[in-house]
Amino acid sequence: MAKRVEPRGEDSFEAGRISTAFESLSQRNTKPRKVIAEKLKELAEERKSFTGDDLWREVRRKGSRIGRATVFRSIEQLVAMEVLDRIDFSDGSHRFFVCGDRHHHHHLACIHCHRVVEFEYCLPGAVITSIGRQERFSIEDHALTLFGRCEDCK
Amino acid sequence: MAKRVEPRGEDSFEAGRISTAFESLSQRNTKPRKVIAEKLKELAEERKSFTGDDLWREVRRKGSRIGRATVFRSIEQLVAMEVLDRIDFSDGSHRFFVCGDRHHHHHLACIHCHRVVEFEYCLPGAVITSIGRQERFSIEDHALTLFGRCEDCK
DNA sequence: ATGCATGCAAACCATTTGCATATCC
DNA sequence: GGATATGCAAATGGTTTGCATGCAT
Repeated sequence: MAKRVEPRGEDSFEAGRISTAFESLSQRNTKPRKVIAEKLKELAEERKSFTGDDLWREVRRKGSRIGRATVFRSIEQLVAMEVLDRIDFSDGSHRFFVCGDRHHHHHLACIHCHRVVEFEYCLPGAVITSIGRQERFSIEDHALTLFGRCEDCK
Repeated sequence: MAKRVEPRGEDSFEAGRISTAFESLSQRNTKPRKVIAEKLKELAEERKSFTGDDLWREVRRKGSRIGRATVFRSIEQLVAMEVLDRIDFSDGSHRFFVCGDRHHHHHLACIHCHRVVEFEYCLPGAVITSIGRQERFSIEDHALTLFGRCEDCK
């Protein structure tokens, strides 16, 4: 399993964003948060998604005596801030990943290595309103995810 | 919360399908399965989605001494047979519902009462292959769900 | 010093599993 | 009668909570 890294830009596309997110969470810049932010930067560059437990384990391996709760609490906050996004797989499992794109987008996930990439395409607005009208729903949100195999996993 | 029923056809669109599904599961036509099938028919007509526990409770209320495991085992089997489908909400919860449409389709769910309806629209094949090619993924599946409020819950 | 953030362990919740027993054909 | 399905209760897995303590500001 080649762990080929595909950096998203010259200097890791999200370099500042994650720590900035943590900063804006509060005025406290703690050691656990630094460690988590660092690990997330790595994962972002690899485009790897992870479970809460994955992240905890990885961060633990880095030495820190960080608790599970801290990791889960961080994830929750970062998801709320839209720094992390969550993807649901059809087998019922779900994972998180660093979401680089500030504007509306959807995801394409590798069912084998769990790499996640973003794409711009979205349903035509006319389609959405039309479906809503037909079913007499007011549409407020939507989710679109493609599943497949990435280059390395084909 | 008006529980207005919108039957999907003259004689409950899925009348036969659920029991047929159970029949084809095996040669055993047991009492618990009959009770579950009956409850599912009701839920199908109301287009209501439910959690595993919901279904267990409902079926229990009907008198039977049915166990949780039996209900969950039935759900698992019916999902595998595509009689039930599963929908993931953005808050991380998920529910099941009787899926009436045999051919490819997607779902529109009410975020308030959890009613689920199906619609035919799907992404143009060209779009899917184009995204796949661009990201170098081979696309195998996709999920599209719209969220909103149904007529009664607006 | 003050209070937010943390670690730990226990609690939680939905679901799954093991197993002896009941039930269908 | 024999296999399959069931009920129960215990186990599980992933996540959350309570709380005393630690650490950043």
